Formats: sequence, C-alpha cells, structure tokens
Amino acid sequence: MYQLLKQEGVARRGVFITVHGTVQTPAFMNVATSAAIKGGISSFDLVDLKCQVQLCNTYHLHVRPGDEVIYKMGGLHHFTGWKRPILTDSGGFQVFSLSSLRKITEDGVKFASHVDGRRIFMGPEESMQIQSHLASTIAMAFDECIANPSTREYTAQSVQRTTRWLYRCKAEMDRLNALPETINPHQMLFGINQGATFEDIRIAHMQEIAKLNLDGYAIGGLAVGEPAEEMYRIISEVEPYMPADRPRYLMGVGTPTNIIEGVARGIDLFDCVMPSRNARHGTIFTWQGIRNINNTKYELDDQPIDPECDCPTCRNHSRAYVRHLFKSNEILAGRLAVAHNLYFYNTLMERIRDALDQGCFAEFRQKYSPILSKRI
RNA sequence: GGGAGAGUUCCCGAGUGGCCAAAGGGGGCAGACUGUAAAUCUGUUGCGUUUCGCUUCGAUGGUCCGAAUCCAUCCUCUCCCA
Repeated sequence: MYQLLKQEGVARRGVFITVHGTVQTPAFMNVATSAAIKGGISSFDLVDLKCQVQLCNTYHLHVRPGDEVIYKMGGLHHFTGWKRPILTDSGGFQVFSLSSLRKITEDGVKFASHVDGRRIFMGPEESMQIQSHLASTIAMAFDECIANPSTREYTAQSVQRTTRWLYRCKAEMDRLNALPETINPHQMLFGINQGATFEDIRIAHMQEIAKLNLDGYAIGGLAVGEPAEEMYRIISEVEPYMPADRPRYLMGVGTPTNIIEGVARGIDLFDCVMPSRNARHGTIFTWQGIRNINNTKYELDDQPIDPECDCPTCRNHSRAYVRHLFKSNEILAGRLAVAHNLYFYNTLMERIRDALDQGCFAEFRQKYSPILSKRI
C-alpha cells in the first residue's frame, strides 16, 4: 500500500507499506542479482548501509541455485537473512541483455542458460511461478525490454505482447497467492510500461495497464542508450498517466543526477547496478562529484574518499589506502568501495526525502544535480 | 681449472640478416560501465617538430647496401664436471 505524504511540484514523498516492512520513498533498491550484492556485502552490512529494499533476479536464481532450492529453503528472506522488502525482477531485462542467447514467441522466451547452455523457457506464468517460489515482497511483470534504437513497428507489436503477458502475469499471480503452500500469499505485482522513445505508444500502454489496478507501476526500457534528455522527456510524458496512489518505479536508473531528475518527475523507486559495479571498478560517487580512486593523484592522499561521508569506509580509511587495495587487487578494495557507494546512494535518497519533507527539494536539485555528475 | 648455455624495451618473454621501435603476458597510465553472462572491458605504454626523423635489444670493434639477429674480443649471470 502506498501513501503519499507530501508533494513538491511533481516530486513525491511517501511511504510504501509491505508485509516485510515500510519503505520510505523516494528510495533506491540495492541490486543483489544472484541474492548477493556483488563486492562482498552481506545482508548484515546492508542495514548499516541504510538499505531499505533489495532487488534480486528471477532468471539468475532460476538458473542457479534453482527456485525450487530457494522455495525449500523458505524463500529469499530466510535464505539470505534479509528481513526487509525484496523486489524480484522478472527476467524481462535478460530478454534484452542476453539477446544473443534467446528467441521470443507469443508464449514467452527461450534462453540458452549463460551458465551451462541448457535451454530455459520463460513466459509470464513461469516467471510468476519462479517469483512465487522466491517469495519476494514484490514481483515484477514479465516484459520485453526493447532495445534502443528500435523501429516504431516493432515497438508497437512488442508492447502489445507485453500487455498480453501482463494479463497472464496478473491471473497467474492471483492463482499462486491463493495456494496454501505459497510462502508469501501477499506477494505484490508491479506492471511495466514500455514503448521505447515513442511517447504515444508509452502513454497508450500506461493507460492500458493502469486498468489492472496493480500494486505499483514501473517505467522500463529507459537508460538503454538514449540520451538522458530523451529519458527525462519520456518520464514527463508518461507520469501523468501513472496511478497517483501507487508507487512508481524507474527501472535500472541510474546516476545520482538521473535519480534527482527522476524524483523531480514523480518517480518513487529506483534501482541500478551502477553504484556496485562502478565501485568494483574503482569509480566512487561522492558529494563533490565522481572520482576514480585508481588515479595516481590519490597515491599519498590521506583524506577519506569522501570527506562529507560517514560510511564505514570513510570513517576508517584513506584514499591512499583504498587506492592501494585496488592496485594490489585485494578483495577488500571492492568491498570498501561498494559499501561506500551504496551508502552514498541510500544517503542521497535520505537527503532527497529530507528536502521534500522540508519543502526545499527544488534548491537541493538545483545544487546537487550538476555537482554529482561532475568528474573530479 | 674444464665444459655448456644465456644476456631484448619498467619486468617476464618471443624474435636468428631487410616486412622490427621489436609478438605475447605482467606492471604502469587513462577511460568506459544505468531492471549485472562484468573483481569486467577498451585505449595507451622509447623520444621528437609524428604519413616522417632520431635513439634502443650487455659493452666495444668488425662484416654487409642493411645487424637484436653474422664475426671477434671483453663484461656479467646460470648450469654441469673437477
């Protein structure tokens, strides 16, 4: 259940209540694709990193260890030791990202497993069944994330299929939630808007899926190669058609600046691999901008990686030390950097919420939107 | 003391007469990364006034139109026999 607390322009401050706890929005969901944040971060670390929601992936967990295993282990919450909300992505993004390994039909998608090459079939029903086994808080609809650029004809056809798939997802989820053996009978379902950068297709699709009265709505298929201005334009076009009493989730986005701009356009939830992946590669997000901690200039720098940050990494270690760990290929390098970046993203969301609470989000946006994407 | 072998660019290591400023690793430097097939990938790594010039393959001298590559001497190292 979503409750809108306050609005500043189109930006929303709210709470999203689930069986696994309440999420203060706007929020960033920390990506743990294979039921683990890459970079050596445990569920117990995530509490200290101010994480509210984790995201796991249906396709990856189906391939390994298998959703049956997680079902037998009591679902993702018990399996991972994370008690707060978990959103599972449907595998729809893999239709896009594993494009060389799949074939799409009306029924669903055939994949060659990236682990052992074995053939995997996933359609709306399979995705819902797997997600029900995983027992996440929120299941995502099985969709096709359309690559950019894409023709108008293909986009229109694909979006219609995604709509048909959504009806099947909803029916299957209702059926599964009613079964006595279902671990989480309150599992929620979010629909996903597609349509590439064709705003009329986007709007028609949003209007269509809004009719299903789902638990939340997502915008997918953005930040897949189009310019940021295009992405912002599409969000602004679609937002008026998203149900106001449901959380809105911008999938796979993005940079700190993208997130501020998304909030300004009415988005409540975000997720992105960027903070964790980039951290593992030495790119650190700070309140002064983006730094590459591998750079020679940090060799003798005794400051914390971000002087304005009070995360465990910044409280205990210098830039010179973290750089040394990266140069020495120590596993600790990734762990310290990922911990910092996730803390930074979660703190960014906290500060956005505070700004909304105090009615000064416009000032916050004006100040930080440019700074946070600057490379320093 | 006798015998065998080796010395290549920051390191390891290929190259035995011109297509060699010299393969391939490593290391260094820089960049990319947006619902994670990513502890990954890309570029670059002698100097310069950069479709060309200069310096470089242990040292010195030589052969040749031309030498990292052939010859002589020297230096250093490794292994084997005493």
